[in-house]
Amino acid sequence: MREDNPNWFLRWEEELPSPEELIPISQTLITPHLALAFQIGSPNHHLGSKRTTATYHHHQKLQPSTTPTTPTPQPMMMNSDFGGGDSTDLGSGSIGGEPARTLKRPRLVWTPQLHKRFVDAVGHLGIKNAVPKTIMQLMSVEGLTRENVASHLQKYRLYLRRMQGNGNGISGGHVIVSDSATDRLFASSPVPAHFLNHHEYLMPPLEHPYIGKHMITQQNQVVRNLRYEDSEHGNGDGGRKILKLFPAGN
DNA sequence: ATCTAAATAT
DNA sequence: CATATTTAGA
Repeated sequence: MREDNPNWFLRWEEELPSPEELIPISQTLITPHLALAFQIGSPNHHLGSKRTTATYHHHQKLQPSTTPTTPTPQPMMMNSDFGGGDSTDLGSGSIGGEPARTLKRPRLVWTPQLHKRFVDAVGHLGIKNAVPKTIMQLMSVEGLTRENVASHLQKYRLYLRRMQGNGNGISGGHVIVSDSATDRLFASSPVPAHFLNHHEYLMPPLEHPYIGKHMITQQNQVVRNLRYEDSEHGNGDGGRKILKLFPAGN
């Protein structure tokens, strides 16, 4: 069953914790692999950026409740050996001694579930609150970083712009403009209303909207290799950017 | 500080 | 090549 149920967000409203309650992010019983979760120091602490790809502490506190019915989706990392009951050594980092300070965080995979949570968070925050940090906090997914969310938000906005720019026909029409795996992932969750209502928010204020890697013209022609090209306007502001289109065969 | 867009990396 | 991460500008 899909979540085209008009009440899908009402359910979420009940489940989600009040904003005051979801400040502390941490979780225990996350087993060694999920111990990669770090970077979850107290929000008020202003330490030097521990964002370096090193020094992973395994802070393990327990996040009280906040997951009544919906299990908090664990971020799926690649290259990690889940499922195996064996105590897989975390890479080569011996936990007892010095943390291998050259550990790199595994690549995050945005599963449909994780994306759904992302969209739900965005849906509940206003358009002005839907920023990476806030989204991340609302999602309250262990191990998820602000950078992860920012990156995903970037892609998501591009997706929305693309949809908006082409007046795609999800509603009845058969004007499919894109069919990538990402688009299907994004299409799997309904788009929050604020993004649909505030078209101008998503679009760049000046010049042509950024289309992406390809677009379909009004003549229904596929145009690829879209590029920005600097062009001086002679006077006034020197060097505005305009969008130039290069047809596929060129 | 942190959001966003662009540049790298996987 | 697509997708995620990292860097740079605002």
